[in-house]
Amino acid sequence: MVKISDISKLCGVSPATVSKALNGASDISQETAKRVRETAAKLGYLPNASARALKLGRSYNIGVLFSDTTGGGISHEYFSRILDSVKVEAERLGYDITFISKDLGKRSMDYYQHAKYRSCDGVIIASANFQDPAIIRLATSEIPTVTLDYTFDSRTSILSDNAQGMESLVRFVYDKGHRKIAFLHGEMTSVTQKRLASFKKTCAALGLEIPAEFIRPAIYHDPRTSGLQTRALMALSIRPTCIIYPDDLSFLGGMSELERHGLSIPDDISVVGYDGIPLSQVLRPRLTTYRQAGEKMGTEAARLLIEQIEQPEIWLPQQITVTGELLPGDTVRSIG
Amino acid sequence: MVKISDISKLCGVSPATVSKALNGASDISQETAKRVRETAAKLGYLPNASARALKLGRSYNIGVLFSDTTGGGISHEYFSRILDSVKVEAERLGYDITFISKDLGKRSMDYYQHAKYRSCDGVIIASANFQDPAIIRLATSEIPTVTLDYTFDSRTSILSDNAQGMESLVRFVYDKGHRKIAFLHGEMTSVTQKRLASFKKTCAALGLEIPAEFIRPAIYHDPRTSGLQTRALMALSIRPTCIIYPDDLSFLGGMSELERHGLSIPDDISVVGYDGIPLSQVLRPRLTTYRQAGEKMGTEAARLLIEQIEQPEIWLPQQITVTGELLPGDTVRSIG
DNA sequence: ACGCATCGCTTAATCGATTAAGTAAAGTAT
DNA sequence: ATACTTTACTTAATCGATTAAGCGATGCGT
Repeated sequence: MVKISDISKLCGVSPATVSKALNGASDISQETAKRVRETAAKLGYLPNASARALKLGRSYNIGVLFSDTTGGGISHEYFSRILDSVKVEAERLGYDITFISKDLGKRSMDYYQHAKYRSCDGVIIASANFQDPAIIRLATSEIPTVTLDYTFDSRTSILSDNAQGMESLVRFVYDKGHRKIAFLHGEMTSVTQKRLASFKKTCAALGLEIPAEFIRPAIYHDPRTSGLQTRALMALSIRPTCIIYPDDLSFLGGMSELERHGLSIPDDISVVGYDGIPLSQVLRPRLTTYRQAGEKMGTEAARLLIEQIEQPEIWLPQQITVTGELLPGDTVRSIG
Repeated sequence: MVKISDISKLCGVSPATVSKALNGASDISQETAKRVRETAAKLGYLPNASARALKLGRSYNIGVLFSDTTGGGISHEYFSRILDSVKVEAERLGYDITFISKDLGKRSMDYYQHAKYRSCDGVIIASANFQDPAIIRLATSEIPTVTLDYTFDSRTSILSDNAQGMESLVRFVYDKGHRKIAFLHGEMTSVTQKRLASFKKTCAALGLEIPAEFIRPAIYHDPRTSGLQTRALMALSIRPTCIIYPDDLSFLGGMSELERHGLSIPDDISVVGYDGIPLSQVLRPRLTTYRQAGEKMGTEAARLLIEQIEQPEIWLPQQITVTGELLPGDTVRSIG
């Protein structure tokens, strides 16, 4: 690899001059700077990232954390969209991304240590158990962090607008005439709490009394559980006319269960998903769902993290709420 | 951060001794080594990856390349499964992974330069246009590489067994009595060529004459195009009794088109997918498809790449073919 | 013409870890 | 007792880039 000293020899100046010329320092003459730049380009010079990181204490590398425990958060469409947009935006701003995990080979370390080890300039925490002490340690450390869908004190976070999303779904369904609305919710994370609170609040605002047995726990992205809960709903003496699923994939579990009962969507029962994965719009009937703006969240996360890294003096913690959009689909029937 | 010199002071030895003790050099006494290790553990010492990389010329970091051009290869389930398993295996062996792309911020570079810049010890090329000169440069450079679903001369590659996959699907369909089998194929990559060749060969071996208009081009993961081609198939005077789609998602585009024609699956027409994404097994009827063993491919890719990095002297290029499994599903009807 | 600032460059230290070469002390052989 | 090994360290150079400090040479003001 070409290094600074190669350029310096060819140009007849010291390595220091080359470094300064390439970094646009002020005490280098126009001509020298030009000559150095041209020589560097001719030789195909690229700085050695490790040497820079060592000297500067800055790696131009940001960590991305997808918790191991959720088992491949990456493969969920929502998260892969986030990851992809984080990657694009980070690269646009000159940063690479590296995955942060617990344990690296024989070395056992926590997330904080891993980030330090790789001298990450910052970390985006995308999908994690925010109660995990290792996550808390990282998010309360001196390393700049941005969390997605969760807020730590005095930290920047990007939030999908779960309250608005749920409210718009409930209102959409209500406007179609539905009054008996069931809600299968995911595990009790902060996201779920927001959706559940918004569900209850919106129903109350609309004057709906939702029986307790219409609100049932399921598991995100688990069609089996939502299938079971769908069956439970169908066994009630008073059935809901519309079911809100925790997410689009869970709906699919429910769908097969509904078919088994000989119910067709939306004629016999209306359904609503959450996430707006591409698939949901390819299915017939198109699923009524709320599309979270994953790309925008990823882009914002990367942008704000890098802003914090590069201008710590003007940085202030922010909570950005990103609004998605309701995809009307065809799975909610107009009734009564 | 704790560094070697901190430990050396506490232990009353030189930094060199500490380094050697931690790396298990032979010229360190048992007691000193123990004392050093204990002090290191107590202080929570972690080596500085940049300093190590600079000195050793090894970064314990491998690049993963998902071509930008395909537009978020990451978000396809098959690739995210590969990525996830690469990550897991690489971490198990003590390596981090970083995404490799063209252009980083203002610096414009090709993949090879990017990998050099980050001093990646090796690169896994997962989803890319293998005709791209930048990809070819990387794959023919001195950097160890492993490619997925494509083979470069004298290089290691991991191949999904497309021939076997297609053959098993055709035979499965044939055994159910189908003789008029249509095949929508994806863009003409080497993968597609293998599937197409296998399709033709298997049909020939079974004595089937497939009319040219039964073999039609579509686009991977694009339900719209497969919908159009499905319509074209339905407009033929002699219709196929079974359609093999380029992938599971494309099938969904076909599905809605078939429904529009009032055809139900599998009673009126049989269909087959490819990939075996989880969704395909949640749908009712369950899709008959071929599940590519993405996890195994990713694991093998990481393992072989790291083997090549760590033991270049015993390394020989290999082409590993990973076989998936046919998921019988319920979308192929027994006929005749 | 003398002092002083400015410009443009070089020198040398530094980031943290590794390792070849060197060395002091103890052990072994003759 | 002398010469040679072996053991267990230390010294110092090195990886490549950055940057504070230094230093001649020129320009400027009075």
